Amino acid sequence: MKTQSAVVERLLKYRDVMQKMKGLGFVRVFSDNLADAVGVSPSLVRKDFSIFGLTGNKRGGYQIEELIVRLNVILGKDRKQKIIIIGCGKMGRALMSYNGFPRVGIRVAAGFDSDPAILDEAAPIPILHISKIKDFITEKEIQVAILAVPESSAQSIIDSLKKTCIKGVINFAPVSLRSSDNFLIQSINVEQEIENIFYQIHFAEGATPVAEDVL
Amino acid sequence: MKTQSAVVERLLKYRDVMQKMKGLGFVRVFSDNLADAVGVSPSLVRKDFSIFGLTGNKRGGYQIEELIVRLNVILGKDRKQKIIIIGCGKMGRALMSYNGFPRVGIRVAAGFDSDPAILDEAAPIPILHISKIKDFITEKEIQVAILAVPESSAQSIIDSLKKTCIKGVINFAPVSLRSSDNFLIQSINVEQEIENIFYQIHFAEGATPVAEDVL
DNA sequence: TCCTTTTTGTTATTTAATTCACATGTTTTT
DNA sequence: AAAAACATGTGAATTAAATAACAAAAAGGA
Ligand SMILES: NC(=O)c1ccc[n+]([C@@H]2O[C@H](COP(=O)([O-])OP(=O)(O)OC[C@H]3O[C@@H](n4cnc5c(N)ncnc54)[C@H](O)[C@@H]3O)[C@@H](O)[C@H]2O)c1
Ligand SMILES: NC(=O)c1ccc[n+]([C@@H]2O[C@H](COP(=O)([O-])OP(=O)(O)OC[C@H]3O[C@@H](n4cnc5c(N)ncnc54)[C@H](O)[C@@H]3O)[C@@H](O)[C@H]2O)c1
Repeated sequence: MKTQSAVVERLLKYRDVMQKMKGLGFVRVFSDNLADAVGVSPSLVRKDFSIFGLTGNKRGGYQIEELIVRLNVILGKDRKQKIIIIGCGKMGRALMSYNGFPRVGIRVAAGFDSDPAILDEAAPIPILHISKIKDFITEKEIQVAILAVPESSAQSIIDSLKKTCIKGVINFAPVSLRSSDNFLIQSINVEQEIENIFYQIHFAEGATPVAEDVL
Repeated sequence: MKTQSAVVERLLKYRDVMQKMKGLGFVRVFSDNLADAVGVSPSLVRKDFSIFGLTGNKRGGYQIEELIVRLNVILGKDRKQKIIIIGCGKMGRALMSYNGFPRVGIRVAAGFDSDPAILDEAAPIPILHISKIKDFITEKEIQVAILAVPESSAQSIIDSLKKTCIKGVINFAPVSLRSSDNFLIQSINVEQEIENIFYQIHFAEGATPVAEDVL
């Protein structure tokens, strides 16, 4: 039931690169070019394309224009991608005004918070009270939410979202929330990424992580 | 030269879970418990531990207290983890005041920006002009930075950081920056995560991604 | 026209990651 | 004290992912 995230992430990167190439006036691209730009091997690029039935021309590479269109269909960019943001604190507000979303066709329909002091129903992207979230989701048919509430509220909000038509959540709280077949949760844990980097650095400097290194 | 990120990320999660269990008064934990909490199989937990020489007791499971200590050594949490934040716009400022960092022993030493209007040298976590970054990094021996500048500045800042003692960067700009052996870059691309979720949802709803499905 | 070059698309191979399976040491029960 | 119940630790087996290899198609000369 689960389609490989890794392949899809690469498709998104290929498309991104091609979009930029198109902007520079390029018309065709080779698997080598995409491989270099994205940091993978050319054969992986071709295999990824092959999985999704994306084809090019023997020798002439791939037509950028055409490939972007076909990728967009595969990636669902021909539909409107509406999201809501739950928790409009520092992180939530940064996300609400993030210009990277409209740029790729993602529209923030509203923010939600429990603190009455920060509500703003009249703003272009309104901040509504959390009690209105269920009706809003149903009415606007929202399928994806970003969760930017404190750790302590995260699980209970997830539980209530499961009763709505929300099908996927990006979670910024540093808790591990389990996702299931029909309810996807993708957590972004900044502190964990940093700790990981520190580990890699320390290890690269000569620390011995594994016992068998000694043998 | 590259130690598997995936294993380390799981170690970080195991430690996190154990920290919480410890707070609840637990003394020992079984691979099954950690597996459930983190969402992996029990044998993977044991194998991960085995790789790093972490052992428990044949029946009694693992001593939480002791295992956290040993994990912290492996993960380098016995050293101070100082970082800087480059680009103090909406995202950068959210990160500067993020309480999740001190909670796990990460200290933000300073922020840097090119806009004179937002500098604040006197704050507890100062915001300094970008021109001072090289000296600061050298003097304070900073090894890790978070990059939260616009896409257009990201690559040139990376280039200049490579000439300092910075060894790892978390990048929030939606550009693919290539990391090398002695300079790690971990990109966090929120819009890409969202696009991926939309794809997964759409696919789960019955879209046919692969040509061979028809056969 | 035919030969050479180039680049795809796909099959085979290799490498990596995860799960299985079970012998082994520990505790609990009878 | 023996038997039963349990959970670890690790090699073997499996599954998944990435790379390598190459035949076949297209383009550009000679
Ligand atoms: N600030 C950062 O840079 C940063 C970085 C990474 C992760 N995070 C995570 O993102 C989340 C938010 O962080 P923040 O710094 O914006 O915190 P914040 O305290 O600034 O904002 C949290 C917001 O959530 C609201 N809230 C609390 N309970 C709620 C509920 N039940 N329903 C609706 N809204 C509710 C609060 O009113 C507040 O506005 C936290 O889980 C944090 O760990 C933050
Ligand atoms: N805002 C978000 O929620 C969000 C989410 C995901 C990713 N991002 C990414 O994070 C980055 C920052 O986003 P933002 O919303 O905070 O933008 P912003 O415009 O609010 O902040 C950017 C800051 O970088 C500073 N800056 C520009 N060039 C600089 C340079 N050469 N040296 C030092 N500082 C420089 C600017 O003065 C500004 O303060 C962008 O790449 C954006 O795509 C932002």
